[in-house]
Amino acid sequence: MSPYPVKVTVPAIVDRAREMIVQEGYDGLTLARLAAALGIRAPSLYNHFRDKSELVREINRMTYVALTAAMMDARIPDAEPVEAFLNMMRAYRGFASRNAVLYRLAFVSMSDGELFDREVYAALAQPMQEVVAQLCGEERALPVLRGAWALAHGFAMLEMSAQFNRGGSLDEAYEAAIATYLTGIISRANDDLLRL
Amino acid sequence: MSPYPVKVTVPAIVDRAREMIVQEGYDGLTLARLAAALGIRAPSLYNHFRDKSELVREINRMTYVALTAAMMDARIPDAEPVEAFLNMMRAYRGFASRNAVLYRLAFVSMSDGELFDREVYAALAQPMQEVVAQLCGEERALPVLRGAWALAHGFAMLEMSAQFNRGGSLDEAYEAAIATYLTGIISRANDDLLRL
DNA sequence: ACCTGAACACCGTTCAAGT
DNA sequence: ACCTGAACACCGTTCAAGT
Repeated sequence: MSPYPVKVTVPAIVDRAREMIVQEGYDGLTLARLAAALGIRAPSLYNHFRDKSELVREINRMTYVALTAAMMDARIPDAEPVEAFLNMMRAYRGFASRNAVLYRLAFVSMSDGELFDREVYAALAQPMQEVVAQLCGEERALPVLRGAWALAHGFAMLEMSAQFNRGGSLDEAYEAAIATYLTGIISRANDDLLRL
Repeated sequence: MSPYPVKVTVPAIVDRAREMIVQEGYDGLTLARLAAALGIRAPSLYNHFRDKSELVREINRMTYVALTAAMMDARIPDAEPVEAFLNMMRAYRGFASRNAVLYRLAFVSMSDGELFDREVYAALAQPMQEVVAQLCGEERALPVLRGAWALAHGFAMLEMSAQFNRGGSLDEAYEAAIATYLTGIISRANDDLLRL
Protein backbone atom coordinates (compact mmCIF):
# COMPACT_ATOMS: atom_id res chain seq x y z
CA MET A 1 0.00 0.00 0.00
CA SER A 2 1.19 3.46 -0.84
CA PRO A 3 1.56 5.74 2.13
CA TYR A 4 -1.07 8.13 0.85
CA PRO A 5 -3.71 6.41 -1.30
CA VAL A 6 -5.10 8.45 -4.19
CA LYS A 7 -8.52 9.75 -3.31
CA VAL A 8 -9.48 11.39 -6.59
CA THR A 9 -8.68 11.25 -10.28
CA VAL A 10 -8.80 14.00 -12.85
CA PRO A 11 -11.88 12.59 -14.64
CA ALA A 12 -13.67 12.20 -11.30
CA ILE A 13 -13.00 15.83 -10.47
CA VAL A 14 -14.20 17.05 -13.84
CA ASP A 15 -17.37 14.96 -13.73
CA ARG A 16 -18.24 16.13 -10.25
CA ALA A 17 -17.60 19.76 -11.21
CA ARG A 18 -19.85 19.37 -14.26
CA GLU A 19 -22.62 17.93 -12.11
CA MET A 20 -22.37 20.84 -9.70
CA ILE A 21 -22.56 23.37 -12.52
CA VAL A 22 -25.56 21.66 -14.08
CA GLN A 23 -27.45 21.34 -10.83
CA GLU A 24 -26.57 24.58 -9.08
CA GLY A 25 -25.33 26.90 -11.79
CA TYR A 26 -21.81 28.10 -12.39
CA ASP A 27 -21.78 30.23 -9.24
CA GLY A 28 -22.50 27.05 -7.29
CA LEU A 29 -19.12 25.65 -8.24
CA THR A 30 -16.51 26.66 -5.70
CA LEU A 31 -13.32 24.77 -5.08
CA ALA A 32 -14.14 24.28 -1.42
CA ARG A 33 -17.54 22.75 -2.19
CA LEU A 34 -16.13 20.68 -5.04
CA ALA A 35 -13.37 19.32 -2.83
CA ALA A 36 -15.83 18.54 -0.04
CA ALA A 37 -18.04 16.60 -2.46
CA LEU A 38 -14.95 14.55 -3.38
CA GLY A 39 -13.92 13.95 0.22
CA ILE A 40 -10.80 16.13 0.09
CA ARG A 41 -9.86 19.76 0.81
CA ALA A 42 -9.65 22.65 -1.62
CA PRO A 43 -5.83 22.94 -1.78
CA SER A 44 -5.56 19.29 -2.87
CA LEU A 45 -7.25 20.16 -6.15
CA TYR A 46 -4.09 22.02 -7.14
CA ASN A 47 -2.30 18.70 -7.40
CA HIS A 48 -4.51 17.96 -10.41
CA PHE A 49 -5.17 21.37 -11.99
CA ARG A 50 -3.09 24.48 -12.33
CA ASP A 51 -6.04 26.64 -11.35
CA LYS A 52 -9.82 26.86 -11.54
CA SER A 53 -9.84 28.21 -15.08
CA GLU A 54 -8.04 25.09 -16.31
CA LEU A 55 -10.77 22.94 -14.78
CA VAL A 56 -13.53 25.04 -16.35
CA ARG A 57 -11.70 25.00 -19.65
CA GLU A 58 -11.73 21.20 -19.65
CA ILE A 59 -15.48 21.21 -18.95
CA ASN A 60 -16.00 23.62 -21.84
CA ARG A 61 -13.96 21.40 -24.13
CA MET A 62 -16.26 18.50 -23.25
CA THR A 63 -19.27 20.65 -24.07
CA TYR A 64 -17.79 21.41 -27.49
CA VAL A 65 -17.14 17.73 -28.10
CA ALA A 66 -20.68 16.79 -27.05
CA LEU A 67 -22.13 19.49 -29.30
CA THR A 68 -20.05 18.18 -32.18
CA ALA A 69 -21.34 14.66 -31.53
CA ALA A 70 -24.92 15.93 -31.51
CA MET A 71 -24.35 17.54 -34.89
CA MET A 72 -22.84 14.34 -36.26
CA ASP A 73 -25.84 12.37 -35.05
CA ALA A 74 -28.17 14.77 -36.80
CA ARG A 75 -26.55 13.99 -40.14
CA ILE A 76 -28.89 11.50 -41.72
CA PRO A 77 -26.92 9.72 -44.45
CA ASP A 78 -28.16 10.22 -48.01
CA ALA A 79 -30.71 12.80 -46.91
CA GLU A 80 -31.56 15.66 -49.21
CA PRO A 81 -29.42 18.66 -48.31
CA VAL A 82 -32.50 20.80 -47.67
CA GLU A 83 -33.85 18.46 -45.04
CA ALA A 84 -30.38 17.77 -43.69
CA PHE A 85 -29.77 21.48 -43.15
CA LEU A 86 -33.01 21.98 -41.25
CA ASN A 87 -32.40 18.87 -39.20
CA MET A 88 -28.96 19.99 -38.14
CA MET A 89 -30.13 23.46 -37.24
CA ARG A 90 -32.83 21.90 -35.05
CA ALA A 91 -30.26 19.63 -33.46
CA TYR A 92 -28.08 22.61 -32.60
CA ARG A 93 -30.86 24.44 -30.80
CA GLY A 94 -31.96 21.21 -29.15
CA PHE A 95 -28.52 20.62 -27.71
CA ALA A 96 -28.25 24.19 -26.45
CA SER A 97 -31.67 23.94 -24.80
CA ARG A 98 -31.00 20.60 -23.17
CA ASN A 99 -27.58 21.75 -21.91
CA ALA A 100 -28.38 25.39 -21.33
CA VAL A 101 -26.04 26.00 -18.40
CA LEU A 102 -23.06 24.20 -19.91
CA TYR A 103 -23.65 25.66 -23.38
CA ARG A 104 -23.85 29.20 -22.06
CA LEU A 105 -20.75 28.73 -19.93
CA ALA A 106 -18.75 27.35 -22.85
CA PHE A 107 -19.61 30.23 -25.19
CA VAL A 108 -19.51 33.03 -22.65
CA SER A 109 -16.39 32.26 -20.65
CA MET A 110 -14.45 31.79 -23.90
CA SER A 111 -13.98 35.54 -24.14
CA ASP A 112 -10.31 35.91 -23.40
CA GLY A 113 -7.50 34.15 -25.22
CA GLU A 114 -8.88 30.82 -24.02
CA LEU A 115 -9.53 29.35 -27.42
CA PHE A 116 -9.18 25.65 -28.16
CA ASP A 117 -7.11 24.00 -30.83
CA ARG A 118 -8.14 24.59 -34.41
CA GLU A 119 -9.24 20.94 -34.72
CA VAL A 120 -11.97 21.40 -32.12
CA TYR A 121 -13.61 24.15 -34.16
CA ALA A 122 -13.03 22.37 -37.44
CA ALA A 123 -14.71 19.24 -36.10
CA LEU A 124 -17.72 21.22 -34.91
CA ALA A 125 -18.09 23.02 -38.23
CA GLN A 126 -17.49 20.08 -40.54
CA PRO A 127 -20.90 18.34 -40.63
CA MET A 128 -22.74 21.59 -41.19
CA GLN A 129 -20.23 22.86 -43.72
CA GLU A 130 -20.68 19.77 -45.88
CA VAL A 131 -24.42 20.29 -46.05
CA VAL A 132 -24.10 24.01 -46.72
CA ALA A 133 -21.59 23.34 -49.49
CA GLN A 134 -24.14 21.08 -51.19
CA LEU A 135 -26.65 23.92 -51.07
CA CYS A 136 -24.58 26.84 -52.27
CA GLY A 137 -21.22 25.51 -53.43
CA GLU A 138 -17.85 25.19 -51.77
CA GLU A 139 -16.64 28.72 -52.39
CA ARG A 140 -19.67 30.24 -50.64
CA ALA A 141 -19.81 27.68 -47.87
CA LEU A 142 -17.78 29.41 -45.17
CA PRO A 143 -19.62 32.76 -44.93
CA VAL A 144 -23.00 31.07 -45.33
CA LEU A 145 -22.06 28.58 -42.62
CA ARG A 146 -21.10 31.42 -40.33
CA GLY A 147 -24.49 33.02 -40.84
CA ALA A 148 -26.23 29.75 -40.01
CA TRP A 149 -24.10 29.33 -36.91
CA ALA A 150 -24.80 32.91 -35.84
CA LEU A 151 -28.53 32.36 -36.34
CA ALA A 152 -28.62 29.17 -34.28
CA HIS A 153 -26.29 30.47 -31.58
CA GLY A 154 -28.03 33.83 -31.30
CA PHE A 155 -31.47 32.27 -31.11
CA ALA A 156 -30.37 29.82 -28.43
CA MET A 157 -28.69 32.54 -26.38
CA LEU A 158 -31.58 34.99 -26.59
CA GLU A 159 -34.01 32.19 -25.82
CA MET A 160 -32.22 30.99 -22.70
CA SER A 161 -31.77 34.56 -21.48
CA ALA A 162 -35.53 35.00 -21.80
CA GLN A 163 -35.05 37.98 -24.11
CA PHE A 164 -37.82 36.74 -26.40
CA ASN A 165 -40.50 37.89 -24.00
CA ARG A 166 -43.14 39.34 -26.28
CA GLY A 167 -45.26 36.23 -26.66
CA GLY A 168 -45.65 33.84 -29.56
CA SER A 169 -44.26 30.36 -30.13
CA LEU A 170 -40.48 30.17 -30.08
CA ASP A 171 -40.57 26.80 -31.83
CA GLU A 172 -42.44 28.36 -34.71
CA ALA A 173 -40.19 31.40 -34.70
CA TYR A 174 -37.13 29.20 -35.02
CA GLU A 175 -38.68 27.13 -37.78
CA ALA A 176 -39.55 30.31 -39.63
CA ALA A 177 -36.06 31.72 -39.13
CA ILE A 178 -34.16 28.68 -40.39
CA ALA A 179 -36.59 28.18 -43.28
CA THR A 180 -36.14 31.84 -44.24
CA TYR A 181 -32.37 31.58 -44.14
CA LEU A 182 -32.45 28.34 -46.12
CA THR A 183 -34.70 29.94 -48.72
CA GLY A 184 -32.19 32.75 -49.01
CA ILE A 185 -29.33 30.30 -49.53
CA ILE A 186 -31.13 28.45 -52.31
CA SER A 187 -32.48 31.57 -53.94
CA ARG A 188 -29.10 33.22 -54.07
CA ALA A 189 -27.50 30.03 -55.38
CA ASN A 190 -30.06 30.00 -58.20
CA ASP A 191 -29.39 33.66 -58.95
CA ASP A 192 -25.76 32.76 -59.41
CA LEU A 193 -26.60 29.90 -61.74
CA LEU A 194 -28.77 32.16 -63.88
CA ARG A 195 -26.04 34.73 -64.07
CA LEU A 196 -23.56 32.25 -65.57
CA MET B 1 -23.73 73.81 5.15
CA SER B 2 -24.88 70.31 5.88
CA PRO B 3 -22.84 68.48 8.48
CA TYR B 4 -21.75 65.81 5.99
CA PRO B 5 -21.57 67.15 2.44
CA VAL B 6 -22.60 64.76 -0.31
CA LYS B 7 -19.54 63.39 -2.05
CA VAL B 8 -21.17 61.39 -4.80
CA THR B 9 -24.41 61.18 -6.74
CA VAL B 10 -26.05 58.15 -8.28
CA PRO B 11 -25.28 59.21 -11.88
CA ALA B 12 -21.66 59.88 -10.94
CA ILE B 13 -21.35 56.38 -9.48
CA VAL B 14 -22.91 54.75 -12.52
CA ASP B 15 -20.74 56.69 -14.96
CA ARG B 16 -17.58 55.85 -13.08
CA ALA B 17 -18.55 52.18 -12.89
CA ARG B 18 -19.20 52.13 -16.63
CA GLU B 19 -15.82 53.65 -17.31
CA MET B 20 -14.12 51.04 -15.19
CA ILE B 21 -15.92 48.22 -16.97
CA VAL B 22 -15.04 49.60 -20.39
CA GLN B 23 -11.39 50.18 -19.56
CA GLU B 24 -10.61 47.17 -17.39
CA GLY B 25 -13.33 44.65 -18.10
CA TYR B 26 -16.13 43.57 -15.82
CA ASP B 27 -13.77 41.81 -13.42
CA GLY B 28 -12.01 45.13 -12.98
CA LEU B 29 -15.09 46.58 -11.32
CA THR B 30 -15.00 45.97 -7.58
CA LEU B 31 -16.85 48.06 -5.04
CA ALA B 32 -13.65 48.92 -3.19
CA ARG B 33 -11.94 50.18 -6.34
CA LEU B 34 -15.06 52.00 -7.51
CA ALA B 35 -15.42 53.72 -4.14
CA ALA B 36 -11.75 54.67 -4.10
CA ALA B 37 -12.08 56.22 -7.57
CA LEU B 38 -14.95 58.32 -6.20
CA GLY B 39 -13.07 59.35 -3.07
CA ILE B 40 -15.20 57.33 -0.65
CA ARG B 41 -15.19 53.83 0.91
CA ALA B 42 -16.98 50.74 -0.28
CA PRO B 43 -19.70 50.61 2.40
CA SER B 44 -20.83 54.12 1.45
CA LEU B 45 -22.02 52.82 -1.91
CA TYR B 46 -24.81 51.03 -0.10
CA ASN B 47 -26.39 54.39 0.65
CA HIS B 48 -27.08 54.68 -3.08
CA PHE B 49 -27.61 51.11 -4.26
CA ARG B 50 -29.17 48.07 -2.65
CA ASP B 51 -26.30 45.89 -3.88
CA LYS B 52 -23.83 45.48 -6.71
CA SER B 53 -26.31 43.74 -8.99
CA GLU B 54 -28.59 46.79 -8.87
CA LEU B 55 -25.69 48.96 -10.04
CA VAL B 56 -24.83 46.58 -12.86
CA ARG B 57 -28.47 46.36 -13.80
CA GLU B 58 -28.62 50.12 -14.24
CA ILE B 59 -25.53 50.01 -16.47
CA ASN B 60 -27.15 47.28 -18.55
CA ARG B 61 -30.31 49.34 -18.87
CA MET B 62 -28.24 52.21 -20.24
CA THR B 63 -26.64 49.83 -22.76
CA TYR B 64 -30.10 48.79 -23.94
CA VAL B 65 -31.16 52.41 -24.29
CA ALA B 66 -28.01 53.30 -26.23
CA LEU B 67 -28.52 50.30 -28.52
CA THR B 68 -32.11 51.39 -29.12
CA ALA B 69 -30.90 54.89 -29.98
CA ALA B 70 -28.36 53.46 -32.42
CA MET B 71 -31.13 51.52 -34.13
CA MET B 72 -33.32 54.62 -34.33
CA ASP B 73 -30.47 56.58 -35.88
CA ALA B 74 -30.02 53.90 -38.51
CA ARG B 75 -33.58 54.37 -39.69
CA ILE B 76 -33.26 56.57 -42.72
CA PRO B 77 -36.65 58.16 -43.35
CA ASP B 78 -38.34 57.22 -46.61
CA ALA B 79 -35.69 54.64 -47.43
CA GLU B 80 -36.64 51.52 -49.31
CA PRO B 81 -37.34 48.73 -46.83
CA VAL B 82 -34.64 46.54 -48.37
CA GLU B 83 -31.91 49.10 -47.83
CA ALA B 84 -33.37 50.08 -44.46
CA PHE B 85 -33.22 46.48 -43.27
CA LEU B 86 -29.59 46.03 -44.28
CA ASN B 87 -28.67 49.37 -42.76
CA MET B 88 -30.20 48.54 -39.40
CA MET B 89 -28.58 45.12 -39.29
CA ARG B 90 -25.22 46.80 -39.91
CA ALA B 91 -25.95 49.33 -37.22
CA TYR B 92 -26.68 46.57 -34.72
CA ARG B 93 -23.39 44.81 -35.33
CA GLY B 94 -21.58 48.14 -35.34
CA PHE B 95 -22.93 49.04 -31.93
CA ALA B 96 -22.03 45.65 -30.50
CA SER B 97 -18.49 45.91 -31.87
CA ARG B 98 -17.92 49.44 -30.64
CA ASN B 99 -19.30 48.59 -27.19
CA ALA B 100 -18.19 44.98 -26.96
CA VAL B 101 -17.65 44.80 -23.22
CA LEU B 102 -20.88 46.58 -22.28
CA TYR B 103 -22.91 44.73 -24.92
CA ARG B 104 -21.65 41.36 -23.79
CA LEU B 105 -22.26 42.18 -20.14
CA ALA B 106 -25.81 43.34 -20.83
CA PHE B 107 -26.79 40.19 -22.72
CA VAL B 108 -24.90 37.69 -20.62
CA SER B 109 -25.63 38.81 -17.08
CA MET B 110 -29.31 39.01 -17.95
CA SER B 111 -29.65 35.29 -17.37
CA ASP B 112 -31.63 35.18 -14.16
CA GLY B 113 -34.96 36.85 -13.59
CA GLU B 114 -33.30 40.21 -14.08
CA LEU B 115 -35.38 41.28 -17.05
CA PHE B 116 -36.32 44.89 -17.69
CA ASP B 117 -39.76 46.34 -18.18
CA ARG B 118 -41.62 45.34 -21.31
CA GLU B 119 -41.24 48.85 -22.71
CA VAL B 120 -37.47 48.56 -22.88
CA TYR B 121 -37.68 45.53 -25.15
CA ALA B 122 -40.57 46.99 -27.14
CA ALA B 123 -38.56 50.16 -27.79
CA LEU B 124 -35.54 48.18 -28.96
CA ALA B 125 -37.61 46.00 -31.27
CA GLN B 126 -39.82 48.72 -32.73
CA PRO B 127 -37.62 50.28 -35.46
CA MET B 128 -36.61 46.89 -36.83
CA GLN B 129 -40.12 45.48 -36.58
CA GLU B 130 -41.52 48.29 -38.72
CA VAL B 131 -39.05 47.58 -41.47
CA VAL B 132 -39.58 43.84 -41.31
CA ALA B 133 -43.34 44.32 -41.45
CA GLN B 134 -42.92 46.27 -44.69
CA LEU B 135 -40.98 43.35 -46.13
CA CYS B 136 -43.16 40.40 -45.13
CA GLY B 137 -46.37 41.75 -43.63
CA GLU B 138 -47.48 42.42 -40.09
CA GLU B 139 -48.60 38.90 -39.25
CA ARG B 140 -45.19 37.44 -40.11
CA ALA B 141 -43.18 40.28 -38.60
CA LEU B 142 -42.56 38.93 -35.08
CA PRO B 143 -40.95 35.55 -35.91
CA VAL B 144 -38.99 37.03 -38.81
CA LEU B 145 -37.81 39.85 -36.55
CA ARG B 146 -36.68 37.31 -34.00
CA GLY B 147 -34.65 35.51 -36.62
CA ALA B 148 -33.00 38.75 -37.67
CA TRP B 149 -32.22 39.62 -34.05
CA ALA B 150 -30.81 36.13 -33.47
CA LEU B 151 -28.62 36.45 -36.56
CA ALA B 152 -27.21 39.84 -35.55
CA HIS B 153 -26.79 38.94 -31.89
CA GLY B 154 -25.26 35.56 -32.61
CA PHE B 155 -22.82 36.98 -35.13
CA ALA B 156 -21.76 39.75 -32.77
CA MET B 157 -21.29 37.35 -29.87
CA LEU B 158 -19.34 34.75 -31.85
CA GLU B 159 -17.24 37.51 -33.37
CA MET B 160 -16.26 39.11 -30.08
CA SER B 161 -15.53 35.72 -28.55
CA ALA B 162 -13.16 35.07 -31.44
CA GLN B 163 -15.04 31.89 -32.34
CA PHE B 164 -14.85 32.74 -36.04
CA ASN B 165 -11.22 31.72 -36.22
CA ARG B 166 -10.98 29.94 -39.55
CA GLY B 167 -9.95 32.88 -41.66
CA GLY B 168 -11.86 34.96 -44.19
CA SER B 169 -13.39 38.39 -43.93
CA LEU B 170 -15.97 38.76 -41.18
CA ASP B 171 -17.34 41.90 -42.78
CA GLU B 172 -18.07 39.97 -45.95
CA ALA B 173 -19.46 37.05 -44.01
CA TYR B 174 -21.90 39.34 -42.21
CA GLU B 175 -22.93 41.03 -45.45
CA ALA B 176 -23.53 37.64 -47.01
CA ALA B 177 -25.51 36.45 -43.99
CA ILE B 178 -27.86 39.41 -43.78
CA ALA B 179 -28.31 39.49 -47.57
CA THR B 180 -29.14 35.79 -47.50
CA TYR B 181 -31.69 36.22 -44.73
CA LEU B 182 -33.21 39.23 -46.49
CA THR B 183 -33.47 37.26 -49.73
CA GLY B 184 -35.28 34.55 -47.79
CA ILE B 185 -37.75 37.05 -46.35
CA ILE B 186 -38.60 38.52 -49.74
CA SER B 187 -38.71 35.18 -51.51
CA ARG B 188 -41.07 33.69 -48.96
CA ALA B 189 -43.25 36.80 -49.04
CA ASN B 190 -43.55 36.41 -52.83
CA ASP B 191 -44.43 32.74 -52.45
CA ASP B 192 -47.29 33.79 -50.22
CA LEU B 193 -48.51 36.34 -52.72
CA LEU B 194 -48.50 33.77 -55.50
CA ARG B 195 -50.43 31.34 -53.35
CA LEU B 196 -53.32 33.75 -52.81
C1' DA C 1 3.08 11.52 -5.00
C1' DC C 2 -0.70 13.30 -2.79
C1' DC C 3 -3.16 15.53 1.00
C1' DT C 4 -3.49 18.80 4.99
C1' DG C 5 -4.05 23.06 7.97
C1' DA C 6 -2.81 27.61 8.24
C1' DA C 7 -2.31 31.71 6.08
C1' DC C 8 -2.87 35.50 2.46
C1' DA C 9 -5.14 38.94 -0.31
C1' DC C 10 -9.38 39.90 -1.96
C1' DC C 11 -14.44 39.94 -2.49
C1' DG C 12 -19.43 41.67 -1.35
C1' DT C 13 -21.96 42.98 2.54
C1' DT C 14 -23.62 44.45 7.42
C1' DC C 15 -23.74 47.55 11.14
C1' DA C 16 -22.95 50.37 15.01
C1' DA C 17 -20.68 54.68 15.46
C1' DG C 18 -19.54 59.07 13.90
C1' DT C 19 -20.75 64.00 11.71
C1' DA D 1 -28.68 62.07 5.37
C1' DC D 2 -24.39 60.32 4.34
C1' DC D 3 -19.85 58.39 5.39
C1' DT D 4 -16.61 55.58 8.26
C1' DG D 5 -13.88 51.63 10.36
C1' DA D 6 -14.33 47.21 11.94
C1' DA D 7 -16.06 42.90 11.25
C1' DC D 8 -18.12 38.74 8.79
C1' DA D 9 -18.40 34.91 5.65
C1' DC D 10 -16.63 33.59 1.54
C1' DC D 11 -13.50 33.23 -2.46
C1' DG D 12 -9.14 31.41 -5.11
C1' DT D 13 -4.54 30.43 -4.16
C1' DT D 14 0.20 29.43 -1.85
C1' DC D 15 3.13 26.75 0.95
C1' DA D 16 5.51 24.43 4.49
C1' DA D 17 4.49 20.31 6.89
C1' DG D 18 2.77 15.79 7.10
C1' DT D 19 2.26 10.61 5.28
